[in-house]
Amino acid sequence: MNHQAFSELDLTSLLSLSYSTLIYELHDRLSELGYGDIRPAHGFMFRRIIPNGATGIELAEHLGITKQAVSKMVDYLVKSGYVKPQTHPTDKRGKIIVLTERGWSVVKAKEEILADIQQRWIENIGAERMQLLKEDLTKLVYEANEGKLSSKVRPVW
Amino acid sequence: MNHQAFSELDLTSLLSLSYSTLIYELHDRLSELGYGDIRPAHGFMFRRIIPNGATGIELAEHLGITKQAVSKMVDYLVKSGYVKPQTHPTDKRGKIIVLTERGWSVVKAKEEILADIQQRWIENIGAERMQLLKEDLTKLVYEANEGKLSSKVRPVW
DNA sequence: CAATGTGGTCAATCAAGTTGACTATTTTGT
DNA sequence: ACAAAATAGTCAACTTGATTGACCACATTG
Repeated sequence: MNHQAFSELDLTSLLSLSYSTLIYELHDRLSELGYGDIRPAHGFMFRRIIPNGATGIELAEHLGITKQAVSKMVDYLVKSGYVKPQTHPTDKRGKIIVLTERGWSVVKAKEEILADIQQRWIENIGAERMQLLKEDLTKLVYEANEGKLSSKVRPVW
Repeated sequence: MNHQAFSELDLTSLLSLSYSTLIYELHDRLSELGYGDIRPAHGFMFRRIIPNGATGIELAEHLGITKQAVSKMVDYLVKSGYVKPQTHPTDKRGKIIVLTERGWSVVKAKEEILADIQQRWIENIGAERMQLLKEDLTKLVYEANEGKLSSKVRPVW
């Protein structure tokens, strides 16, 4: 696999590969730190639970998946010790999902690893180009999802 | 969902969202053209089958999945009329997967749609910035996968 | 030409999602 | 005030795209 081979990749492949490359290294390193039971799909759920917890419905909307799917994911994360349910203060039907101490520790580890990878990327392409890259991607995502983000556009770590 | 909300997204989220945004529009439009039975996972398989066909093992290596998974995908694509098996010229065990006419037509449709989306993106951020974006992503993907691309780094359309 | 390797299939399982039916509460309209 | 409708969540069965393990037929190699 040489550099030339990559030059032929179109934008879709580039986005896909850069994303999966990042995710793969992240989860590899999380595994080494003892967080092997966290999978990519769990990441954006954590982002919504921080900082004050969230209900199942809120998580479902945020992730663009059904509440049943959220329910299963939450079950798994409770069993693995990353989150715990709290009784809802005003609604007896509802429950609020919050991070446990282990949950917070994996979020912290994730942030450190991502900062590290991003630093390596900056050393590779330069800080200015990295800034441009982020700006452009932000613009593209924003324009493409004008007023209707969420459903089906399901980000993961 | 306002622009400010996106500004807080980290690189991982940006890559994930720009990718899924692209894929989602692509498959939406393929559906409208009558290719609703093609799913994102099939895309990179087509890229390897073009132009001269490929064996199951070659596809498995290219996609970084097992030969059993390839076998199932091929079954589905044969049933849907996008590819067909040809007998291997020298190895009686093997078979070569090639595109049918319908296979070629969906590949062509895919390319037109992607070109169209990319054109819109260029109008949005400018041709120079698009060039930089591609260069930088190419660089990042290349550096990160130095000599070990493929397994687990599984690109799709 | 026997032993080993390789291309492919079958079957069972898993992960992450879906739809549909249901219960228990809460909110709303008259 | 209270019946009707909406909402939060669960249970169960199914789907898609993957996995592992066992196996068969053919190819390659000492």
